[in-house]
Amino acid sequence: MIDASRPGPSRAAGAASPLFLRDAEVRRGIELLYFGYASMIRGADRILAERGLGRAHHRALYFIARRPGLAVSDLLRLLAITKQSLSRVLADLVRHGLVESRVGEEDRRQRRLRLTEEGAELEAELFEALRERVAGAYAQAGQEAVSGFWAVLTGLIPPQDRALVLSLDRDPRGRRESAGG
Amino acid sequence: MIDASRPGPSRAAGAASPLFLRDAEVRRGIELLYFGYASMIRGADRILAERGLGRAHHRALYFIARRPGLAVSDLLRLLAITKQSLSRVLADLVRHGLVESRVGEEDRRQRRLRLTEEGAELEAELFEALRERVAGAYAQAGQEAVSGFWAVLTGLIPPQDRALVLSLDRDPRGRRESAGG
DNA sequence: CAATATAGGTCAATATGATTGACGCATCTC
DNA sequence: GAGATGCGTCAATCATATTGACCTATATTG
Repeated sequence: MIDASRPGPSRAAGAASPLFLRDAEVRRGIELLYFGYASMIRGADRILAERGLGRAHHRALYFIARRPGLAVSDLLRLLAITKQSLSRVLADLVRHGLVESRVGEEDRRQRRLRLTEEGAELEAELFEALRERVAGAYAQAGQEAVSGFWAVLTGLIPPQDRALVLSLDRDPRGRRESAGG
Repeated sequence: MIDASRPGPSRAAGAASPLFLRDAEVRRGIELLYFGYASMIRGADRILAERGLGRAHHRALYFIARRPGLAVSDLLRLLAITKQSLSRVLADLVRHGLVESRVGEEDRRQRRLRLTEEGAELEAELFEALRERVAGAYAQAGQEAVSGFWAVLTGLIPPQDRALVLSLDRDPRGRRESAGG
């Protein structure tokens, strides 16, 4: 009977692969990722519930805060959901006065999204809930561990998607919204 | 106006906190965790969709594979969902012939869960999809990075939940189901 | 200018995964 | 026997997502 510690298909049991590639280590990674992610966002969930919002709203708020002035299509790419799903979420956020959309100056088909002052306040509160946990874990684990943490996670993202994720880190003031224009 | 690179509330801008605790580093962690987790499970989602199953079914299968013979209440604790939600998922899995539940030998109120042969095959296929990605990321990042990855994620989990997660690693053959009995 | 492509919004119908709170039954423990 | 526990189930509801078609406004290209 197959059990959880079986060798994977197409791999011999005690083969040459390093210790940290064995099933037990892989399962450990899967589980820590699952529970770690869930733990990280638990606090934010509580804040959202008070306002009648959900995780979908949080994700949109987060990325709009991160890249002010981004277009709807950018957000669709980041969230990897359908237009219809996003559309409801954005409508909620606009109705709550947390997000506003302006016609793009260069391309008037686009709707550039940004947080209102109230939206920025909520996003800050949500971010603070995540920051507490993440900064705590960083401090506990140490800087070198953090580098390893980033390295493994980056490796999990397929190369063709990596640029999109890493691009969030560049140009953090969303200069594009006012640059050339 | 508040933007994404603002200093957090109650912290001075260029204060003494180490570089890796700044907002930029925290945001990087949040984003890598989000996209890394999503990337990891994407492959499994495809396999599940072929069978008309969803992520909820996968999570249940995973933990049943990991701790064969676990009770419904154990699974509830791990998944942190309500009895009603789990009950539908488990009913689906039993109906598909992937999971079977037997009355507990020691405590006949319990239902001990285990995978059928077909369930074990599906779980192995799903695990393989995750394993590929995780082992690839481990290999790319190196053993030391993997330790850091674990350390940070462990730190994200609140101490009172940590034991539960780490307990998955012990007694991996699910000995309890046949030991003493 | 005409044709086509793109950005975005919206329609209707549907699926999945989750919730709350109550209730019943079998079984275990005291 | 009383009470606690493990489990299953009821009904109603919510949040998040899907597909595919269709529309408008605007941009691009021949």
